[in-house]
Amino acid sequence: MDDRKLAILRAIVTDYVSSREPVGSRALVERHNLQVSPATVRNDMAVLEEEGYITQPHTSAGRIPTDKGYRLFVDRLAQVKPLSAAEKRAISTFMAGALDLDDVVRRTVRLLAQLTQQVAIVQYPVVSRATIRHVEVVQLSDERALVIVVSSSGRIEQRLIELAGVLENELDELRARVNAALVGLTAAQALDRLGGVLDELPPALAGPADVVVAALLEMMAADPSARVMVGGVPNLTRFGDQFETTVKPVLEALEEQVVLLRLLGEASSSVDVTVRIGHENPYEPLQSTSVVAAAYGLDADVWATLGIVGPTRMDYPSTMASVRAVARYVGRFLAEG
Amino acid sequence: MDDRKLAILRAIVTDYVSSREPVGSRALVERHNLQVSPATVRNDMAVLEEEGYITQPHTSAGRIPTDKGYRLFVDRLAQVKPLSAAEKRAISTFMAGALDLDDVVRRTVRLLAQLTQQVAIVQYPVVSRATIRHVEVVQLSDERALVIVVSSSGRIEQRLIELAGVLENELDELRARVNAALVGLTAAQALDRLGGVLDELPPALAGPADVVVAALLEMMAADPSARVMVGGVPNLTRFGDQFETTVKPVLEALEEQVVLLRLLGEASSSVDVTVRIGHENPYEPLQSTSVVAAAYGLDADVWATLGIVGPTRMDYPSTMASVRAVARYVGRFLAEG
DNA sequence: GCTGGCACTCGGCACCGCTGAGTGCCAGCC
DNA sequence: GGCTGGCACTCAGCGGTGCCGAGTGCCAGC
Repeated sequence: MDDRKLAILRAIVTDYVSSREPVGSRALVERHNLQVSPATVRNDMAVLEEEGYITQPHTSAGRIPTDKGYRLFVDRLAQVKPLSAAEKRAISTFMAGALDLDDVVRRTVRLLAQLTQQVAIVQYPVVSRATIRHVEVVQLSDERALVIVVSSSGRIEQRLIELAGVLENELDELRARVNAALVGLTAAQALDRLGGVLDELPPALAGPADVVVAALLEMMAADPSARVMVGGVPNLTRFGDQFETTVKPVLEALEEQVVLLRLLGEASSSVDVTVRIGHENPYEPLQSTSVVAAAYGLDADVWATLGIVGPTRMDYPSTMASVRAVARYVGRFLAEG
Repeated sequence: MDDRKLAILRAIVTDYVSSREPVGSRALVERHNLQVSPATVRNDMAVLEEEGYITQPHTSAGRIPTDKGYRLFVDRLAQVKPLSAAEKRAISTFMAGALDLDDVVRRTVRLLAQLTQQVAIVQYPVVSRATIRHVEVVQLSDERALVIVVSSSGRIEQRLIELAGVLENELDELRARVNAALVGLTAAQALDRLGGVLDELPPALAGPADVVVAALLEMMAADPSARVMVGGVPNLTRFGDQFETTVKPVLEALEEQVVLLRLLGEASSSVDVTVRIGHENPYEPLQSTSVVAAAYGLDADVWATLGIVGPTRMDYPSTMASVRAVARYVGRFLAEG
């Protein structure tokens, strides 16, 4: 692939992203000093089109990038755009004063949506090495109780259970024993250990313990990061006109936690920013969108993933820079507190 | 106001809601057997227009209801539509198997959105008579701890605090004292009591206790119902075309918890369903929408509010029926468990 | 007070032709 | 061989025109 053709492709992508209109050969040579005539550019464009990087919406219109074109742009042509001072400031002031884990996630979503002007998705963080700090069983009414697990990362899991006719002191003992057995373990270790706890209990406690342990097993087995928060939905306006065809499927996808988790999940393996463009996306209704995601955490210890969803026609360099910056900052923020 | 004119207004509203198109005099006499000629209907329509109940988008078009017209319809003309058997079944199966309070709210939002085909908003329930069941302080790292309050309604409040250099047994004592002082009290009572707790503590605990009590004060004072969950956003497609002008402001409003709380809050005084139509709405960007809301709870004990937002052109009778039914059901469900 | 008849209005639609942006191709030049 | 200017061609978009039909207001008559 010719240097000049690459330069032309880059110019087409940047122009189209900023103008939202197909770009023609003349506009191209005028706005970027390509040092060749429009005719030459046309020849190159014909080749680029043949190879599938750009396409014409209709004859007598300029060219727009295809998904393949954006892919090449992202992989080889995009120049890293450093964040502006204002953006850096925004990041640090935005997160200051977070009240709890929920609040951190909420602020992160807002921040990301504001920086990128896209729809932001943030997965709740989970520290796989986090250990259980405390297990609490609270009787709410004659029939119901609440099992609560607090982990060293500050995460709280709760589960409502049916628990009838248990004496106060029995509950105290059960609580003490469960705590003694589980505190300091990771979720995975606790999962192994829980069976043993049941065997060691005095028979009087067997009934209630069964229920409590069953709830704990469920809680330990459930992936605690299997939740996401979404924000910046009004930014979907950037998709332009076709509401019914383009925006509706996106809105529907955004309500499906499972879909969003899969979307982010695929990015979480890589430490750096991952970009999925249009059809590269495994989820069909989102194939007219691009997803930019990044894992966050401290060094090799990945906690979760965050990212944005937007039109394929987006400013990849700055979006990628923002996502990367927010991911890094949140990782550090959560580590330091 | 004439009986026939009322019948005509009712016919206009129902036809317009189902067809989305201005309705003319001829269509009116054909579809509803009004026993008069189109000319007569036209005369009545002219009067209705003069009085502000209906309007013409342009000359030579049919009439559409104004906000005032919808208001009259809702107040005097709407016949209560009983829920279908399928809808009733949906309500009870939807809620079965809820795991915790969050899950109840999540399911309620889904249910409401599905039944009404509108955007659903549900405020987290709060039982003012709920009492504190347990207070927990968990040290997460050398510098940070988590204060957790569990209430008898199953609600959990958490707060991250800075807490350095506290010994394990000091924390145990602090925890015990706080629990002894607060368990069994309502949030309001706890607020009064907290000052006293501080005074009774041994001086060694004063430092950490200050921080913990400050967090508790904040948590007790904060309105725990000041959170809402939103769902069914894809139903905004029902607004029809004008995306930029109509849908965007709604999307923006939906991200503002404060706005939503105010929106629901105004309905919470009344026990029955409240309807705000178009300009009746205090929040300007939502003045092209209608809000149908209802408080939920057990009898006189109101816990919170839920409702839907949709275009003024909505099927009020069935929407109101659905909102009322869901509110009643959720109230009972939460009471019984 | 209701009704049929009639003139009037006007949005929507199809049709038309023009314009201009943009292309592909080709012959000629460096 | 690659670049360039020139030229014919295509076609979306736009404004203008004319027609159709839905719907209205008004009026005279029952």
